[in-house]
Amino acid sequence: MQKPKPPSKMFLDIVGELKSIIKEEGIITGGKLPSERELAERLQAGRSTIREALRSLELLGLIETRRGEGTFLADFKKHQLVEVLAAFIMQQPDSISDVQKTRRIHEKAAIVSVCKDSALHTLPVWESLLAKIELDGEILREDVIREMIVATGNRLSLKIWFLLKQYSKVPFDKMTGVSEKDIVKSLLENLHQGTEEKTLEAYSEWIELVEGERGEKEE
Amino acid sequence: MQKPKPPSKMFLDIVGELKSIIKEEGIITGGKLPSERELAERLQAGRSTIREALRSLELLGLIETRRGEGTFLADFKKHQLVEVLAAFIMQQPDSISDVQKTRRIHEKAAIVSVCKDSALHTLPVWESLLAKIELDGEILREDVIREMIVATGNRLSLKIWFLLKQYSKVPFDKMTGVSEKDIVKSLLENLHQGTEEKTLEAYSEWIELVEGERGEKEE
DNA sequence: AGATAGAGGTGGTCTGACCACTTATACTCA
DNA sequence: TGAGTATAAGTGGTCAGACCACCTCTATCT
Repeated sequence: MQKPKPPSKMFLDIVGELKSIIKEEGIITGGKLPSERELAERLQAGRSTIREALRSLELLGLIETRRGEGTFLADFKKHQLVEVLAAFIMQQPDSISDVQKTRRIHEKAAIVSVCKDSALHTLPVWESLLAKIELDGEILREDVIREMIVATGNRLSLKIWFLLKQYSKVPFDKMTGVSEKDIVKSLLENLHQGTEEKTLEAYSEWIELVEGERGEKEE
Repeated sequence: MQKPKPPSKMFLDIVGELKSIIKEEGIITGGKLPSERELAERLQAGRSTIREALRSLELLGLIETRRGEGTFLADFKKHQLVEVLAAFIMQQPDSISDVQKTRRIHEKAAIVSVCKDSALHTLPVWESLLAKIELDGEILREDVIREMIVATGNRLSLKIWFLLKQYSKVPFDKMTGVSEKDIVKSLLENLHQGTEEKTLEAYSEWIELVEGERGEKEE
């Protein structure tokens, strides 16, 4: 019962193989991958198939290709996929809400984590943010959240959050009215004090405000 | 100063073109896209180039291809990109502890979510699990957690958790002693009652037990 | 009418061939 | 000798054609 070609998705196998090669050869960020022709021979596949796998990874922003030079393991900063996804996906309400919920899971967890650790909630960064709001208000919504997750030291959570943030085209730009500033100020003050309950309260208020803000013009 | 081929990323243009075609032709979820050969002719490109763009979109879970039938616009429920991203993100072993922490973030969030919704914590599945433990005890640790996340209905969180579970080589096998069974029983009972505090308490106990179990032989 | 064999369309893959570009090498000439 | 320049090799980018395996529909045969 030998099946020469059981499923169809061979290029997915290639993606897996590539992962192995990267791991085995210890290719680091910015390092060079074997050439397409070499990969084709090594993996017993045509160059087209190799390329299909590579293009996928490129769109994900995982690799970077430079003509005449080669293929390189990229840093997760370009995230080209976000644009494409945003363009394609924004019609699926189910998924969108999942993305938002999941994002908030990470945000709330960060708040709790910071509040529970006195070494974290006494960080000077909160006062610094507070001061900026008081002065010119030139501060982005995502800055506040990001700093909280950064403070937890969980880089994986930060990465996931970063991805989710970009998916959910939430208005992560500058803060709008006075009421929002007050809420964020309350959030930061309570965070600084480590009063978990009130911080989460302020966070919930904030979420409702931002969500309501965009809910009026859409749908 | 005419540049016949200014950039290199032609397949990215194809991705954009595809978006336009989908929009203009009003192709809905599950609908059929033009064949590769037709697209090649229409977009003045080789079939290989078309395929590279299509494979990218397939990896993102945006389209679905079926041999002998055609290419179809998929719904955004697969989240295939998560697997690939995770596989590569994990490549950089930030630290196992990050993975564990993040996994627990999702688990705790699920507990809270279930407890806060009476329609969720009154689900019969909790009693069912409880009964199984009482009888033969042939129940996996991950079953309990998984059911909780499933109950929340957040499929993205479930997917992420599943990935994290695989990476954090935690003993997710059968439960060990009597004490563990008691803890899980307490967890399920409180979950069923919707008593958030006590459920989280039981969860923390559980975590400590399991962590301590493996902490003796490692590090 | 039903079952069957065929043709056509589709994605999956491979091969070979160019092109454009980068890099490294070897060569030439002052 | 040294600097500059031609050349070659290697790389990704693209295309064309050819098979294969699979699905569907149709026309034919019983």
